[in-house]
Amino acid sequence: MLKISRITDYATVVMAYLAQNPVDIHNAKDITTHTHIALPTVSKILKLLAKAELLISHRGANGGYSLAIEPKKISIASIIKAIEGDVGLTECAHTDSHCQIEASCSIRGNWRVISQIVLNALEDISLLEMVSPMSTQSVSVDKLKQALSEMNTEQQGLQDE
Amino acid sequence: MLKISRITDYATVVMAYLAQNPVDIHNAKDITTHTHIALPTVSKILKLLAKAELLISHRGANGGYSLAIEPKKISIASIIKAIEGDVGLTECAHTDSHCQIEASCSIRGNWRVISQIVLNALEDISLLEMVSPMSTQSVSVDKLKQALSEMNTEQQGLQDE
DNA sequence: TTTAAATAGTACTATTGCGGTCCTAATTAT
DNA sequence: ATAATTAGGACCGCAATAGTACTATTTAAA
Repeated sequence: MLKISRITDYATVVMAYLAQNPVDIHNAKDITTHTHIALPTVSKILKLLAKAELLISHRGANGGYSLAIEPKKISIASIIKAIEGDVGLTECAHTDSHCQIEASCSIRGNWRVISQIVLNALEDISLLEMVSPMSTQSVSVDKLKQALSEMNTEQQGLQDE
Repeated sequence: MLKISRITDYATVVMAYLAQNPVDIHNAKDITTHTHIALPTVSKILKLLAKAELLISHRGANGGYSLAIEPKKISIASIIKAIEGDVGLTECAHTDSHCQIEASCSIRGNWRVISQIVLNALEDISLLEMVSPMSTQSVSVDKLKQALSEMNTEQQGLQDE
């Protein structure tokens, strides 16, 4: 477990397909044919992606969807967020919801930090890298290192709350 | 979303509590009192953690559970694994199960890499760090960098499959 | 030796979430 | 006008999960 939802998984497949022709407009039927994901499901996913402004929708006849920005600038994290909303490993990591054990729970803040770390890893992977066979070198260690140190600074403030 | 399960979340709370007195034996009732997690749930969690050899169980009167190894050597990843089994972000990332779109899915391998990255981040955080107020410096960038480069080597082989 | 206090193991239920489908508008090219 | 699309919901059924309960086993202590 620790899974992303199936729909999110499919969303990355759809995005990957669109990224192959970043300029073209594809309608839902076309995408179904090429990805082998059921039409209603594809349709649902496309709506969510459009709402999150990762795709531009073209209504009416000859309509369809096209990428809103270049594949290089679309992170895996942004796709996950588009489908699943805000990401946090635990309930309290991303909302102010109060779980029952809250009072005695000493590790809230830490889960937030961990969620951030995971999220940063995901922010750091672009759709472009996802389409091309990913030799792990493309996940630049330097980029990750930088992202992490940036996060440290941010979190410093967070701890002070 | 992208959540660990509630039980897993609780498991970290339980482990964190035990880590406060790494030598002592605590029974389920005691842990319930201090964590405010329902007794049957605590009991269930403890059994799973013991099965995964993160805890040692002491049966009979005056029995209970104690940490099997020192908090420093227990990773968050190991706790998650104890409760949820093998971790992978997508279905195909950790099993050989065949999803319907497999044939046209070009991104299988990449999800595996990403899962690895997330897992590494989680392996790198110890229970000890979880108990102490976590300033993100404690998540050593160097350690992460090293873990990542080790992973690169492993994955190199994986890609060749 | 008996009793009480624990864990081990397993089975069960209820509920929530999610995947997936479908229907009715609104929009737009031809 | 018409046909092809997306927009936006509503809806259902299954599966996974949380949480509970029950019985057997083990062990300390009276």
